[in-house]
Amino acid sequence: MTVLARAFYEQEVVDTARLLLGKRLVREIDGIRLSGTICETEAYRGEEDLACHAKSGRTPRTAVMYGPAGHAYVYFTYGMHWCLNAVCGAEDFPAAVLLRAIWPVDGLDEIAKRRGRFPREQWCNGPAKLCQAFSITGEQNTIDLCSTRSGLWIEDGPESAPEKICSGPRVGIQSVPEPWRSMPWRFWVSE
DNA sequence: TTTACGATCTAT
DNA sequence: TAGATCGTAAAT
Repeated sequence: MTVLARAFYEQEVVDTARLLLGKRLVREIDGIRLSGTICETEAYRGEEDLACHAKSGRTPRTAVMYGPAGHAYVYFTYGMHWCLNAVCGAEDFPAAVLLRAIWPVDGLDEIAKRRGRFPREQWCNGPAKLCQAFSITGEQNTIDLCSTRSGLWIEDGPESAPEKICSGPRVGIQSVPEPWRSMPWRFWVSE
C-alpha cells in the first residue's frame, strides 16, 4: 500500500476528483483499520465557483482551502452533519474534492457500530454517511492526509476503467446560479 | 446582535 | 415532503 503523496493532490482539482475514484480512504481508530474504496466525488474550484464555500473569499472556515494541497477540509452542515474534502490544486487557490461515497472494505464491524442499523449499501453512500461511518468530525479538519500520523489518509488503488467513469452536475446546489449549477464536476463509477 | 440558510439524512 | 438542528457569513 502506498499513501497518496502531496503531488497527487496538487493536480488540477477537477482531474483529481476523477483520479480519486478507485482510491482507498483509510481511517485508523484505536489501532483498528477502516477503509473504503472511493466511488463518488465532486470538485469545488475557486472563488468564482459559486457552489464553492470559498465563493465569499478567505474566512476562518475556508482558510484551509487556501493552504497546501493534501490537507482535510471537514465542514459542518445542516446543524448535524460533517462532510470530508481533500484540499487540491495550488496553494492560495481555494479548491477541494468532496468525498461523496465509498464502498466499505476494512473494519466492517467497527463501521457497523454506527451504521449497522441500515443495509450495507447505505453505510457510506453519502458524504455525511461516510463521515459518520468513519467517525470523522471537525477534529479532523486541517489534518495532513499525506501522513498516517493523524489517523486519516488515502492510499493508492486500481485505476478505474475509463468507460466506467461517469460525470454530471453536482448535487445539492439548487440555488446556485448557472453555469456553476450545471458544471459536470461530479464523478462516479458505474456498476 | 440577529438573521437566513445550507456541498444532508431520515422518517413519514 | 418535512423536520432535525447549529455553524457560518452577511445584514442590522
